[in-house]
Amino acid sequence: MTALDNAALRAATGAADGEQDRRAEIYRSAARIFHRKGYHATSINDIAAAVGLTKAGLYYYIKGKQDLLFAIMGFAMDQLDEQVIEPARRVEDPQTRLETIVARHARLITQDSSALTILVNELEGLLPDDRADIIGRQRDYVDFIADTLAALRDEGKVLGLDPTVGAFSLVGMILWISRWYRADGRLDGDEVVAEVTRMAISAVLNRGEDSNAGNPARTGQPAKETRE
Amino acid sequence: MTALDNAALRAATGAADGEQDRRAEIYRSAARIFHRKGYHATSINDIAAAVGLTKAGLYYYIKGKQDLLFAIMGFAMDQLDEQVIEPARRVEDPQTRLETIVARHARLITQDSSALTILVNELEGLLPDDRADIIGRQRDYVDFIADTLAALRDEGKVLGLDPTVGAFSLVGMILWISRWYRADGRLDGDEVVAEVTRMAISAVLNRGEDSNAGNPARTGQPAKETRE
DNA sequence: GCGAACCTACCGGGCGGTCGGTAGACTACT
DNA sequence: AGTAGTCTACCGACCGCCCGGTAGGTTCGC
Repeated sequence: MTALDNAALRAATGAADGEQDRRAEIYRSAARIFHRKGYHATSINDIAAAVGLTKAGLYYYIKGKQDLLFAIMGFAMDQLDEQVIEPARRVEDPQTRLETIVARHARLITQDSSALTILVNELEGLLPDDRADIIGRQRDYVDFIADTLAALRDEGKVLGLDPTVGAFSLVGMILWISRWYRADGRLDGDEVVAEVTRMAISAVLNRGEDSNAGNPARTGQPAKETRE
Repeated sequence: MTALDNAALRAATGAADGEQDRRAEIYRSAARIFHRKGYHATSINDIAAAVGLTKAGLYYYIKGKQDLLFAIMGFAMDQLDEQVIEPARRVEDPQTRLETIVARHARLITQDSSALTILVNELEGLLPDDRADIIGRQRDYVDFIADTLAALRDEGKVLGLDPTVGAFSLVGMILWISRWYRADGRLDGDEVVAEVTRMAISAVLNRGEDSNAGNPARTGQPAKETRE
């Protein structure tokens, strides 16, 4: 069901199901092109050519352009659920949970931003029902962050910040990474993730005094200093 | 020259130049529609109908779809220059300057996000030369913020934060406002601007009091300045 | 010989853009 | 005062192109 899966799947299953592979490759290619040019500016022919098919050949695998978009967005939301929300849900301390959310989400984007970015930029390309589905899942995510901020407030670690504004602002900061981060640029992904995470925590916490104001406990991933 | 100007202009000049008015109305309508549906999903007919013209009639005022987009983006950049960058440039204290930038930019977005948002979302719709122009001006803006952060670092008010990452993150936070803020929603614009500004400042400043107070250990991480 | 995996050829339609007008206000000459 | 010319602000009809999508094969491994 979750498309765009790893190509190692074929090796594992002994090429039993090449179709799923091909479909995954198509979704991955489409995600990359949608990301680069935008959904409406991308033609079915562009995608077909990118995977070495004709348009008609491509239609053997997909139902239509909008379904393709929805499939990619669904995959992206699955990714967010599995790699950000679920792991974070298992973290009890709100501050550590927030660090986990930001760091994992940011990392996902530095690793491959295509699907995650399409998820937020191409919503109007969907059919109304599909859009409602995706928007609902996105709202759940923002609520999850807002709830975490509310928990921090109850601990006295954050004062006077509206959890909703806080949640949206953090999300904006994270999503924006895909617009400026380049894997071949000056900063490496782990540094960026670490910096953004620190900024995010610092943005919502009280300044100075309170409980463990010192050194935020670093998130799950060891991150940093993979180079030099 | 700067189109999209106030309609009061006609009253002032005694209807001397109705053409500029009409053109301004067209740009404003187009900006709103591009903002809502996206550039590629908007047809020239959509815009023509919105201003009560036929497509051919509209072409009396515009040179083409791409020129229209470029004009709107140019106007948005002018707005940013005049209402954010110039006022902030006159502020000497870096922290106050940063507050000015964030607050003014955020306010611009809560007041009317159309043009400003198109500015960042529809860049690939432009001709290469026009795109280079706009991207250059955007880069100048980010550099301006980054320089302000660097000045704060020199004052010891911010430690170990890469100015570029900091600048981009703040910009992301601000721009994202247009995606979730609704003028008729629970929060009013001024509250949102104030909250976001506080978050932004808190995100980049040291926790605790001054220069070396915080935790030099982990926050240090001078991130291997490959430039400079 | 049969189905999976692809192709060529085509369709209706909407797109950005253009062309040849023309109603009407305003000017110019007689 | 009449009328011919001119210019602004538009419109209906049209153009060529490319889009998403489809019908009806053909190839090829089993």
